[in-house]
Parts: sequence; C-alpha cells; structure tokens
Amino acid sequence: MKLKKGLDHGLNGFHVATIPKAPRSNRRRAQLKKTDEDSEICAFDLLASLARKLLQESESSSASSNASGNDHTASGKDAVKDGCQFQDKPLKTDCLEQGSCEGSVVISQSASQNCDQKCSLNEFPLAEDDDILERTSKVIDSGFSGNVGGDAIYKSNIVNANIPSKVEGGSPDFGESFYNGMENVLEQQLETKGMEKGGTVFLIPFITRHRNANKLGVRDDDDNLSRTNKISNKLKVYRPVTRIRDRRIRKLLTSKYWKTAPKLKDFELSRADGGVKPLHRKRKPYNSERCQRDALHKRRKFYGHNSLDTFDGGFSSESVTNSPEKGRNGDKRRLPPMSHGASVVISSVAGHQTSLLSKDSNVKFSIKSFKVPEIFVEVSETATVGSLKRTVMDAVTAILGGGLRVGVLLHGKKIRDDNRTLSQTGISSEDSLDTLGFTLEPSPVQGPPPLCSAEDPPLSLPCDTPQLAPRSPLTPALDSAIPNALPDPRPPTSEENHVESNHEPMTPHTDLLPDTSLSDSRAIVAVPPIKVEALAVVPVNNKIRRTDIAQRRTRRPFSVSEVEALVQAVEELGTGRWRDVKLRSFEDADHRTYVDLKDKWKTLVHTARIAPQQRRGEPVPQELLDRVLAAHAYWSQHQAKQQGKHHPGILKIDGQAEEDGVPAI
DNA sequence: TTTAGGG
DNA sequence: CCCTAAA
Repeated sequence: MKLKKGLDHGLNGFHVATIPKAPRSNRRRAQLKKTDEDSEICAFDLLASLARKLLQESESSSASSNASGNDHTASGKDAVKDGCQFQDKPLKTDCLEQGSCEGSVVISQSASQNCDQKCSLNEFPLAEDDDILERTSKVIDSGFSGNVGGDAIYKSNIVNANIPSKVEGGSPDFGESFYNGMENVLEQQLETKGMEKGGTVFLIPFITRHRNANKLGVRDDDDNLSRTNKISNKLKVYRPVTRIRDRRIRKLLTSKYWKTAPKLKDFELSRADGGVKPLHRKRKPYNSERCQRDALHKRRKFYGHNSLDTFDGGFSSESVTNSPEKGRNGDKRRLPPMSHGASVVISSVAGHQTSLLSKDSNVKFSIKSFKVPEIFVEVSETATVGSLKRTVMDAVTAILGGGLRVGVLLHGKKIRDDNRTLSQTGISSEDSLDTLGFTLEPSPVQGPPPLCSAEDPPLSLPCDTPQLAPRSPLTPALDSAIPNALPDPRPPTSEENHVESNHEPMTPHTDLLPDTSLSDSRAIVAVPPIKVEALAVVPVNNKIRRTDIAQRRTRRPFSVSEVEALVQAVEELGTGRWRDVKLRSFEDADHRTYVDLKDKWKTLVHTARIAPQQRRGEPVPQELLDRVLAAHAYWSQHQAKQQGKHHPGILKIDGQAEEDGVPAI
C-alpha cells in the first residue's frame, strides 16, 4: 500500500501515522478521506490565516496561554506569508475573506507550492501525511462549513475565547505523540515556530470531535470527489497540482491551525455543489444511491439528536424558516398543549452548542444557538392568537433583555460548579464536546417572565451575553470581516447545529437537552410535531437534512409481482448473476439494486424453507416459493456451469435438477 | 463494480 | 437492508 511507504521514518514520532493493516474497509476509508483532503488544499490559506489570527489573538487575549506565543507568532506569520500574503494584515479579514471563496483556492495552491519547495517535506512518510491529512481534512471540514455557513465568524470568535482550561492535550484518538510529532514536523519543516503547543493550535479535541461530526460531510465529499474525479475534472480546479505536495503543505499548515476553514470546497462540493452531485447521478442508481446513503448515514449519526433540539425551536413554519436569530429571540412560540387553559409554555428554541475545537489546553466552543429558557405565559382564553403571540414575544423579549445567564450542560447534566476547570469537568475530551450544551437561562434576579426551571440553577459561564455567549475578544476582527457573525443567518448552519450535537442517533436527546427545556419541550412537542426537519432553524439545511436523515433506505417490501419477476429471472439466469437479473427484470426499478435482488432472493429461499406460519409480511404465493426452491436447488448444482444458458423451465420443486441443466418442468 | 455472505 | 470482503 502506498500508505506504508516511509512509515517507519516517521519523522518525529508520528507513530500514529501508520496505518496498520486494517481490514479492507478501513483502509478504504482512509483512502477516501485522503481524497477529500485534496480538495481542501485550497483551504490552506484560510488555515494559515486562521492560524495567524489565532496566534495573534492568543498573544493578545490569552495571557494564560503560553508565553512563547509571541515568538511563534512572528515566525508563523512568515510561514503563512509565503503562501498567502498576509503579512501584517489581520488574518481575519484577509484570510477569511479570501478563504471563503474560490479565490482562496488559487492562492492556496500557490502557497502550497511555495511551501512545498521551501520546506523539505519530502521526508514525510506518506502515511503520516495521510494520517494527518485525514484528520486535517476533518478539521477543515468543520471549519469550512463554519465559514460557509456564515457562522464561521461566529465560530471562530467563540472558539478563541480563551478558556483557561486544563484540558489535556491528547484526545483519545490521538496520542500525544501524534500531536507532538506534528509540531515537530511543523517546526522543523516549516521553521514555523508560531504554533506552539500552548497556544494556538488546537488539534486534538477539535479534531476528534469533528471527526465524528464531520464524517458525514467528509465522507460525502470523499465520495463525491472520488467519483467525480473519475468522471470529470471539474473538481480538480480546487485541487492542487500535486497531491502529495499539497498534502504536505497542507499538513504543515494544518498542523498549525488545524481548525479552520478549508472546507469551503467541501462545502461547495457537498452542498452547494450543484456540480458534483450531478456527476454522481450519472452513475447508475447503484452508485448514486450508495453515495447518498452514505452521506445520509453519516450525517444522521451526527445529527441524530438534533431533532429534538430543532424541534423545540420551531413551531410554526415561520420559525422554521427563520434564521437562528429568531430562535434566539424566542420567536418561536408554542402553543401550549398544556391543559391549563391559559398558560403557555414556550420552550424554546433550539439550543445548540457547540463546535469546539481545542488545542492543547484550549477548548473552543462554537455555539449554534441557545435554548431559550422556558417561559410561562398566561393568556385569557378569549385572547386572540395575535395577542398570544405578542405576549409570548414580550415574555421572550423580557427574558432576553432582562438578563440571562448561561448554563452549561454536559451530557445533559448541568454543570453547576463554576469553579471547576473544564478539564475537571470533563470537557476536554471530544466526548464531552459532543455532549456539551449551552442554555440560556433567565437570570434569577431579573426574570421578568416567570422563570422556568427551578431546577436549573445553572451555573453560568462568565459569558452572559444573551445570545451568543462566548465571543472572545479576538473575534471581533473576524466579525468585521464577515458581516453576520453570530446571529447571522447562516444557511449552512444546520449542519453546524447538528454537528454539535452529533452523537449517535441513539443517544438520548436528553443529553443535549436536559432539564427543563427538554422536558418541557416534550410536552409541547406533543402537539403537532411538525417535521423535525421542518423545524430546523436553518432553512437551507432543511433539505439537506431530510435527505440526510434518510440514512437507511426506506424499506420497500417486494411486491408479489416483483417476486415473481425475480423468480423468473433467476430461473433463467441463475443465481450469481444479480446484475443481469437487475438488468433484465428490474432495469427500471432504480430502488432495487442487484444487491437488493440478491438479498431478496436470499430471503425468498429462506422464506420458502420455513413454515408458512413463520412467514411474515405480504404472503408470497406458495407457487412462487416452490419455484424459488427449485431454482435455488437447480442453480446450486449447476452453478456457474452454464451461465449463458437459458433455463426458463421450472425447476423441480425438490431441487434436483437435471444434470445437463435442463430443468424439468 | 459486482458477487457472496454475514449481520 | 447494510456492510464488507473478494474478486
């Protein structure tokens, strides 16, 4: 495998890099990821810029972080500089902006090239690269999406909030060795000292986290890319000329500022991409289906919980459509399913939190949206809907205006101890991040409207900005660069939202929406659950989401006629030629893949063998089942022997077919 | 990509 | 149906 090359040399203890023989599937995945990565190269600039920015920020803002930051910063600049040219420009503006688009691509390429030349990266074992890339790509993805979404700014801002956490550097996934290795590499190769461990690089947690979160996206991308490539070069534009080179570069850059935005491309590809998909489409249904499926599957995993969240938020279609901001505002109102005639519970809007990244000791958070605290409103039964709305609005407004505090939830549990460090609380790990949630709670003092939960005596993070809490000082610049930093309507957001919460679908939502909101929302939800997706805060995403949610293909039981067709085809073609069967009898049934047909046959055989009482589903005529058995037996014996032959006849039930392949009727 | 099987 | 290993 090419991965293997040079592994042993791992420059600086990149032990991680090695991809041991893994089951094929694994390997494959790895490869796929690589593919993605390529696409991200362009993002380098972004990364670089980001890194730079971060560095700067770190310097200024985070006293807590390493002292060394400064030096590095300088060097970091240079490094970046080569590639992109932001010498003294504030990262935010330049980089981000550039990064956001294709322009970035171009730049990045050149940059990458430069870097390539300059740095002798050759030594990097491929494996390493891959590994790194892999991770990187993920990171990038997340970052990217953020940017695209418009949340980017938001994210970054938040991200940088310096949280003096004691998070341990290593994520479960990565060994420190990996991390270190990266650093070393960077330093050596790039001579960039800018990124110190202390400071600015947030690899691990972030990556890890995203890994999960983004997989979908990544995957999709990968698939897209790979497939696409085969078909056309359209996408190539984004790619750097030399993959390896790029990778290296990327690596370098990435290492530094893992976090960032490169994903633009991906983003485009996966979603915006009108282009990519079509390509896939071209393929036979099999492929396209598969792709989608994969994507969906992945996404779903991540998004799984969200449904709840989303749910809370949206009530009316309006709300759905609305940008997150609305949600924040409490725009959404719920009618109270509550029996008390007049009281209305508002539960709010989706709260999401999180994307976080972390570097060594810093944990970054991106908060998609907050949950609005529960609000009780009383309205006369004779009140008009309009008045109800106003009432609710007022209540919400009061809350928002009145004073909020932020609650932090980990695994659905409120973290009350404000004095504990994040690491102590367990927030350093990726897991935590995934399960981390923020809520807005009326501050006890002010609560204009009735407060909700007695239960939450939330502790608050220092930040109390009502809506978006944790912006760091750093961010401002970014904001300026990008107009709608926080509250912006970020179309792509949905992903983000999901990303945050992404757990396995199975995970109880509770995790995310604990306490009040959750319970409340449920109550509310009881009403008319609009489609979850519909509720999604972000409109754009809705579609995607739906699709994504599909995860598992909807079940489509075979009709008797289909079974018959299948039996017929198998009788003629035999087993083992599912593609032919597909072509012959299910050509137009795009939803039936040859694998499906094969599976169906398998089940038919099984069905035929079991007692009728044990059969479920739409009964298949015994006659067909008999034919199934006969054909199965027949073909079992004749195997591949006469594939070309036509054996239209009906095989003996018993399955003892004639030797020469002429089935007895 | 298709086939074959396990899950 | 999904997922993989193999071919």
